[in-house]
Amino acid sequence: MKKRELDSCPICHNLNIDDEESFLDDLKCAFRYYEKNDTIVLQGQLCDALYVLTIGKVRAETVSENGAIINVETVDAPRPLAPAFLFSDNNRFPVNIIALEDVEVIVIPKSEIVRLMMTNPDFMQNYLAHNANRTQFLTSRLQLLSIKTIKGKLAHYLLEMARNTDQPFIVDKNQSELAELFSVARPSLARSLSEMVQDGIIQIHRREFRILDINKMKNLIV
Amino acid sequence: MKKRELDSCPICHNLNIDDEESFLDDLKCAFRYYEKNDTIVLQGQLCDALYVLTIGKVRAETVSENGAIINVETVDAPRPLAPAFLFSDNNRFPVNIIALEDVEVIVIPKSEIVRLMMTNPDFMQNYLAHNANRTQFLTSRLQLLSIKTIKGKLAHYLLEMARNTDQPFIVDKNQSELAELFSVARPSLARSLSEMVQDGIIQIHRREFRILDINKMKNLIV
DNA sequence: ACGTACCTGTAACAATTGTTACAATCTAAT
DNA sequence: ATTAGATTGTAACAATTGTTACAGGTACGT
Repeated sequence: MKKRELDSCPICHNLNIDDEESFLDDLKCAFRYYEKNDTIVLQGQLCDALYVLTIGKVRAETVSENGAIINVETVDAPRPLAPAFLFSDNNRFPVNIIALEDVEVIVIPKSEIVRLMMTNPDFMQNYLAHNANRTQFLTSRLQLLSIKTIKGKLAHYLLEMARNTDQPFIVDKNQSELAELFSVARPSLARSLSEMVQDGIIQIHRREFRILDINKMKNLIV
Repeated sequence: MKKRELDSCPICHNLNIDDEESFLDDLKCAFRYYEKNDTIVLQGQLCDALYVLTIGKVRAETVSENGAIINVETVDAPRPLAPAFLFSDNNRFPVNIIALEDVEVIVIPKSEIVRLMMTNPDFMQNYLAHNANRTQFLTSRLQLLSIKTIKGKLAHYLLEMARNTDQPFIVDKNQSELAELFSVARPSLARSLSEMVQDGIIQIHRREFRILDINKMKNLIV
């Protein structure tokens, strides 16, 4: 593994220099290469090694029991794939992972990961931090989805983006992306937005938003 | 810390006996006791130590910006409280934690946790496994909530409970609890259930369910 | 057996969201 | 500048879900 790749990986960056040589020397790992549309991991497959996506882009999809694709997520290198599942009691991949372009994956056996953690505190904390951040992401996503109305979701989302100021701010998603994030239909989202504008709660110009009435906004979150 | 408490804690059980003495001897930790309705942790509070709930029961609640309580979860001892957030970049508690009865909490500084992990592989793997299981739980919860229709959620849930058999099975939640899990209103859930019965997809007698048409069931999950 | 509290079934109506379709506007490449 | 493609606004109507209310069923303690 080259140093460049090492540094760019979220669980391998900022490691103590002294450790880095021994870190690299003995690491047992396999390099795998895939082409577009290759299947890298099959849903349900045993997960006994860490898959680190170092080059390229993949799609992670959940397939329901009748074959319909429920959930899709695109993952860009560099990132570990499903690092939490390596240590879970039910250690099987929850998704299919498919190459969207030419891809390099480094496969590191679980035993090696454990060894690295035991010998390198920085690596261990990186790993923990990465999983922790993932948990936080999932928690906030769950909180968003458990708000029942579209306006409630918008209020929650926009208040976070605005950070308690009444200054205008730019939202980095278009309506379609927002609708997907909220798991609602795009025209419904547009309707809710225009109703909030009519009610004098917000102002919108393209992707620039401004909160006019913070209290009404907060009351939308039930 | 007594051995009994140690064993019952999900991140401390099954530790190597040899290590156990040294594990206990040097552990710097504080015991804290709370009465009913005491606040143990305030949302937003810095999280630089692991809080292990060893005795009692607590409520974890998310409070929205207008003061309304959005999300509630009850946690029984023994369990660590928000163990993932100890290592996250934004290491603040995401919830208020309030004692529901007399409670004992052991507070272990982050540095101690790191030391334990570095010296005790079993402890480290327990910790990782616990966080991983939590991630899995959140992932499946998220998957459930992102299904848009009540019947779809029911199908997903019931198919998992039935485990691909056509044998009757008991659901361990009543309709109100199911409705809360799905984040829908109870009468709406009842209506969906009775429509599924009318359509010959399932049979219900109290909490005993039976799947009559697996294919129709699977097609409900979009 | 009786009453109480809880759970379930159901109905009428309101509110919200989805669907589909199309026009208007913006963006970026030629 | 022009055009193709993406994004946004909007409308009519369908479908789903929420709300409220009440009746009947069940479990449980007295």
